[in-house]
Amino acid sequence: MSSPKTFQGYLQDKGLKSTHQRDDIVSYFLQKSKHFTVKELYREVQNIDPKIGYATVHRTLKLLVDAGLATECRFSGGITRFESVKEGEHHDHLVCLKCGKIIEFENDKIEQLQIKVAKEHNFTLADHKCVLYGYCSGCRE
Amino acid sequence: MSSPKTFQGYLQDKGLKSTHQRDDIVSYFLQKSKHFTVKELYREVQNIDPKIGYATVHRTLKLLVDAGLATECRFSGGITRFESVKEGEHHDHLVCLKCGKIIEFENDKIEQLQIKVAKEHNFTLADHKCVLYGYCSGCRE
DNA sequence: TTTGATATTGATATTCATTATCATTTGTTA
DNA sequence: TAACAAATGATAATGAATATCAATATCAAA
Repeated sequence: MSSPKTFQGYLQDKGLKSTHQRDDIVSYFLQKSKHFTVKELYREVQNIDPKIGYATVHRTLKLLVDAGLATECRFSGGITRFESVKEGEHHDHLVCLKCGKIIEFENDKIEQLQIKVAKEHNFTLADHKCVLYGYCSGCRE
Repeated sequence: MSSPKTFQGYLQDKGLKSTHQRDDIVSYFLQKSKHFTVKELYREVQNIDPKIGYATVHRTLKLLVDAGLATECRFSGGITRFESVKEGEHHDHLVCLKCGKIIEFENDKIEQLQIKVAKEHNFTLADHKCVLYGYCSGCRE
């Protein structure tokens, strides 16, 4: 819930331990800027250390979310994807319904309007997700 | 995928059959304007006809989506909710993270900006979902 | 260092929503 | 009404997310 800058800082704040599994998973995840499913990250991390278990990958991703270093995205099909978050940054997504391509976009005007809408309904805004579904130039019929 | 005005019309267009189960489920669903999970609708429809099965409720909701008379919403927790759609109308949602209250809102400016964003990225927009998470006036700490 | 309390790991089991299967029943058309 | 195709409902299968638990690793304090 807090937002320290590093995963190590988060572990310390929470009294959690630093392990080589966590280090491997986190550094690989943060280095690649991809929208990982647990399974995808698990498979790729296997190349670094084949002994790392699926559950550990899943748990570590949850820790990253709690640390404010990742967010969960559910675009369609009920599969959760995790993406890394840069300090103070927010973006939304365009998703191609055919090829699955994911494009990130930022739009301050939309953000401002969302804040306004929340205010009008007497809501304290905590988070917001905006997903546009469509067809990319390559997949258009 | 097409958008006829009635469920009966949809069934005819698709060569599907009209059954009393479908009638019961659809008329109950459309009459209540709620964000139903399959389980919730199943339980409530049991009061009308206890013989209706879970699978039929699920299948009928999927038909309603295909008919353009309902949409699926996934707010959090991986549970799919279905809500009825009025002709030519679109709205987005404000969700309270504490009590789960769901408020619908419409904002043309946001819609217009979304269309613009899609165009800028050379996307043909098919659908869009915007969810604001926060705390309603009653749940604010 | 070594110890000991405590957290973590990894294999596996469990949960739960969604979807598929299939024998039986029902609706529709000729 | 008969014949065929589709729908139903019970149940099984699927698959992602989470829980369990014995074995192991981490880290602060002695």
